[in-house]
Amino acid sequence: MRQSKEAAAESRRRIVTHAARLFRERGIEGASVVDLMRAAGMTHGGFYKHFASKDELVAEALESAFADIAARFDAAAASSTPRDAAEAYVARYLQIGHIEQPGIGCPVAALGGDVGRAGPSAQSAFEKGVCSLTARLAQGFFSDSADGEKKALALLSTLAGTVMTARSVANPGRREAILAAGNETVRAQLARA
Amino acid sequence: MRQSKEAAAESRRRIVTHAARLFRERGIEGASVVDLMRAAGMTHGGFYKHFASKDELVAEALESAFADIAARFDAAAASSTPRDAAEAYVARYLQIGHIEQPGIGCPVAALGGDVGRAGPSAQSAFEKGVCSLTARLAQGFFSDSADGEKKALALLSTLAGTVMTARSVANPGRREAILAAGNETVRAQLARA
DNA sequence: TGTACATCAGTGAACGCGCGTTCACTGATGTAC
DNA sequence: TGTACATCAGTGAACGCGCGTTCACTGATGTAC
Repeated sequence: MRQSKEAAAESRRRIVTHAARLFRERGIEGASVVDLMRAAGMTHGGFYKHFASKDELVAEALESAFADIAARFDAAAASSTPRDAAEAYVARYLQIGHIEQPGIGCPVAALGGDVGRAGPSAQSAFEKGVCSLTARLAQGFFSDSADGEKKALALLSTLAGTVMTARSVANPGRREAILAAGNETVRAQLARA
Repeated sequence: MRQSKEAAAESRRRIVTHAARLFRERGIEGASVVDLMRAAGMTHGGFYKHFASKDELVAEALESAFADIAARFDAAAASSTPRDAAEAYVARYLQIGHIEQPGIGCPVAALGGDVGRAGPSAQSAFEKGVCSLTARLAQGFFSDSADGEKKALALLSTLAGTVMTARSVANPGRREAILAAGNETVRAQLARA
């Protein structure tokens, strides 16, 4: 049965949102079209009414994941300062909750490895997202530095590496040790600003 | 046709070695049993004469990848000093060649994300490998520090995060920027030692 | 040392299954008169 | 404003394909006498 334009657009948005979460939870190849459509409350046949291929959705879901982060970042910056927003972002990044909930966490930590082996459309969307994130970190922490973007890239690499490594081990104590160790590195990176 | 014990053992070793490379190049799910056996110069049917399942090979291939690194590390330490071996390891880690050749590079950077979603046998093997690597980094850089293991965990997280992030973007200039930025973080981490 | 036989590494066809994608169909929505 | 018809979002069966795994078979290796 045909849906109204509004309902169809809402369906599309729902697919992208759930894909952004499931890809981060299960990996790009670990979340199938059937899974994604079921999560969005539909059957798989309708998928190609909205997207030309799974690849197209992957790119859009990555954009959506980074856009969510940027929006929350900007909202926090607007209600306090860019610096406070960046501080809060980093503080949340290195908490155990982020390790345990990849679906609503950083796409770099969750999917950086996958995207390194993915197609050009996914890599392109990902690269834009990395830039949008580092731009905000640079503005928050290194706005008076000539190479603020570079420092922000280093900060993001440290953050993502810490969370990815913590997730790769099962032992809770070692996870905490990796998070604590990463936190010290990050503090030093910020102190140099 | 039956193979001699030595030939069979050699076949097994060949499968593990090629798996250790292909998993790092294509991801754990991206390298199929057919691919792995073909790379080892055999047909897929013989796989289960050597391994109970693909999972079993995954764990063994991860062990092998980390064992290779440990062996090269120890050889370098023996012919110079643990410190020089660790310095050389880090210097190689952050070169563009490492980005371009994941198959012979660090398993943490290549497969950390995959292992975070993998089964317990893979995670267990991976965790042992991470410990063997951080133990060597700690001995090389932080042998006089009480929390040398922690500092080494932070160092490994930074290294792996830098290489993973660099691989996730396609633009060569940005790759170099990420590597250069990561190098500065690492230098600061080592200077604090 | 030579012979007869059991073992088993490796082959290649076959298995069920889930994947991404296609397609005929349904029926409410949107449009033209 | 009411009616007839085209559109198209969503359904569910079906497609070919590659996956991990199984199995009957082959024939050289290893073993027992």
